[in-house]
Amino acid sequence: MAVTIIDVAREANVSPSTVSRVIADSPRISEQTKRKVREVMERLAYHPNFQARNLAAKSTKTIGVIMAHSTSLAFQNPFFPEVIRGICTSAHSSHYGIYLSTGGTEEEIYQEVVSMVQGRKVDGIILLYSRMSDRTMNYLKDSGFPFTMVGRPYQYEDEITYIDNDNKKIAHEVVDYLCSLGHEQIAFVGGNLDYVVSSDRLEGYRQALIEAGLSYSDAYFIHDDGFKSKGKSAIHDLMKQEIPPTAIVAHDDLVAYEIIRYLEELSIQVPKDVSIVSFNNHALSAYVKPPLTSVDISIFELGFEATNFLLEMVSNPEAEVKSHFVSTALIERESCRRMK
Amino acid sequence: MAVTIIDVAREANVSPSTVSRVIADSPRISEQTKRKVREVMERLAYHPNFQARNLAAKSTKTIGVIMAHSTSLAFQNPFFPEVIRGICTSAHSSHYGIYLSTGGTEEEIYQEVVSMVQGRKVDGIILLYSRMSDRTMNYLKDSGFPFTMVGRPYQYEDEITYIDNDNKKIAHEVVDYLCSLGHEQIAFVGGNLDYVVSSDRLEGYRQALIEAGLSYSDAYFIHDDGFKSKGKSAIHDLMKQEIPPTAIVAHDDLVAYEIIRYLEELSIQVPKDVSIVSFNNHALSAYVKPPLTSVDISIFELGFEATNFLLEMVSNPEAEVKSHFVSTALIERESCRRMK
DNA sequence: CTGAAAGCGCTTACAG
DNA sequence: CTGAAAGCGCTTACAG
Repeated sequence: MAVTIIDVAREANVSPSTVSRVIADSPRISEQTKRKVREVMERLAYHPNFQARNLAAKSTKTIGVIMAHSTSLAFQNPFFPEVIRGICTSAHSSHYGIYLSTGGTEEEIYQEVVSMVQGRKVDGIILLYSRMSDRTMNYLKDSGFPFTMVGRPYQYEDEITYIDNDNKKIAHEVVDYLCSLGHEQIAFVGGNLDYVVSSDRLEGYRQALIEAGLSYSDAYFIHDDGFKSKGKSAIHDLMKQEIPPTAIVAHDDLVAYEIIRYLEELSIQVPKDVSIVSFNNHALSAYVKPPLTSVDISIFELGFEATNFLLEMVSNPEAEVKSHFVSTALIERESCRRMK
Repeated sequence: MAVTIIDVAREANVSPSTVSRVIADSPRISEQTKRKVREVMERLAYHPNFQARNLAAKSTKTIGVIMAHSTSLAFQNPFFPEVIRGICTSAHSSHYGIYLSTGGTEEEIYQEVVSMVQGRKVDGIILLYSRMSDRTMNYLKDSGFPFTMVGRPYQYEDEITYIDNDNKKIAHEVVDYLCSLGHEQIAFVGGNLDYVVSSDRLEGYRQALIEAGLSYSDAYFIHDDGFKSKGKSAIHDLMKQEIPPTAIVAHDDLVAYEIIRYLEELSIQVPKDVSIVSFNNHALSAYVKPPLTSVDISIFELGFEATNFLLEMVSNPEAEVKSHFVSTALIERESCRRMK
């Protein structure tokens, strides 16, 4: 059996309570006793048992990280490693651990979250996505359990602490950028509208068009479903219209790459014939041909700040609800050209 | 306070022991009692407390997943989400959870692993990497704690259960492929040789050259360090030799993309002037220009099988050491050409 | 088939 | 500054 607090206590000639206090570095224990106990802990290679400590202290020092279900965005792309890195960095510096959801379906994830909070498996939860109407989020909100979202919640925006990019604004800026280059026919290839990030970007695109005196047209919008199932013909149809777009905004760099390939098959060149901008600025976007103009969304920050917020809530249940938009930057490369 | 087993027992007019047995679905409890107790659990929305259960049962039903430290390969690229997906799939179906390492440095990771095993935080551990000489691995091996590696261990190969691709073999095959296209000057841009995956691939490349009657030359090898710090000039030097290579094997698709860009700057075209093959077959490799010929390494399987192996070891400590090479496939696209 | 009791390894009022 | 004792919420021999 592993060495316990009792073994240490006996060996150090103190009580278990004292050993416990030394572990917690309580100020009520003399330096001398601490030294003695620590020496024994070292010698016996004592390590506190987490389960016992958590049970007694009613805290787990771990946070639950919930991924969107596997068929969705989060998994395919480089977003995930980078948020995780942000989360780990913050968690580690506060001596918290990370428990990852494993469920593949929405229902499995919901069940996992319920058992995490009811079973006190974690002290708080980070939702790595934000969807239109999400049972898991609603449960969390109603439970009063500390949680934080990476992504603006669709409802209850001022009751939930979250971190996000200002997606409406950056989509707006992207359109403005294209306008400033002289584009007037601007299409949008969107993501899954079930996710708030996608609908926000679409909304920003729409507003920008209107404010620029251009009008929004369904003919210039390809949604996620359509693109996934028949991307090639969708792009084909888009470009074969009477007045084809001269610029395309893509929801994500991965989508942009795919579009570029389809355009090539149609002998349409980027940026000569059509410009393209997208979001997320993947590591590869600089290497691809043409190097992609894309909005960097500070993924690391998103994870890092979401964790900081959560940890605040955990340590102070009275903490007020807050939210923060992480800064972004349009990285100009070579996929857009100026219309003369 | 949350509802406990005691509340359920009282409400159902049975003893706590009985409730506990119903939770475990013990065959020694009558169906009738089970029904009654379950009805009460449902009604009171009872959820077992993990910490208490784990402490009493001496098992955590969670596995620790240890990532390589952040500055290394694992994080940058799409490998990570995909192994995790494999791990989650296996773990979830066995009702295991996942605890992720958060440490950034080698030392932090080592400390985490020690406290995970000594503190009984997890039932088993998966190491997501394999390095030349790794304190963490040595500790795990000596501790007798169940663990599994994604990657062939450098030492103690027949004492450690692991999953990997047959990296020597696939590198060999890639060279054979290039030879079959008529190439005789084949260069290699490798990964960090501290990782076994990189040294295995280099070794396979070397052997294949020798077996093909070509000779290995340092002038055709660029290692990780050199490529990271001055990739551009390294590629420049490589191609400006008296007899430049007609083909390049790259350690990873991301590296291949970068090489292609440097070649372009030198006005060297792929595959017209030089062919390129790489490993890992990222999602993007089909979209890039030129579409990349790459070896698919079944990342999902790697994670999935590593977890299956681990779970076997956890449930049966007498299980014998095993290892398995997950199958791979050379995906031919358009980055290689036949020499006439 | 079911229950009373001990125990898992800690923490934390309470008392001194 | 330190200790004795109760308790965190379960599981599991042991007994019947």
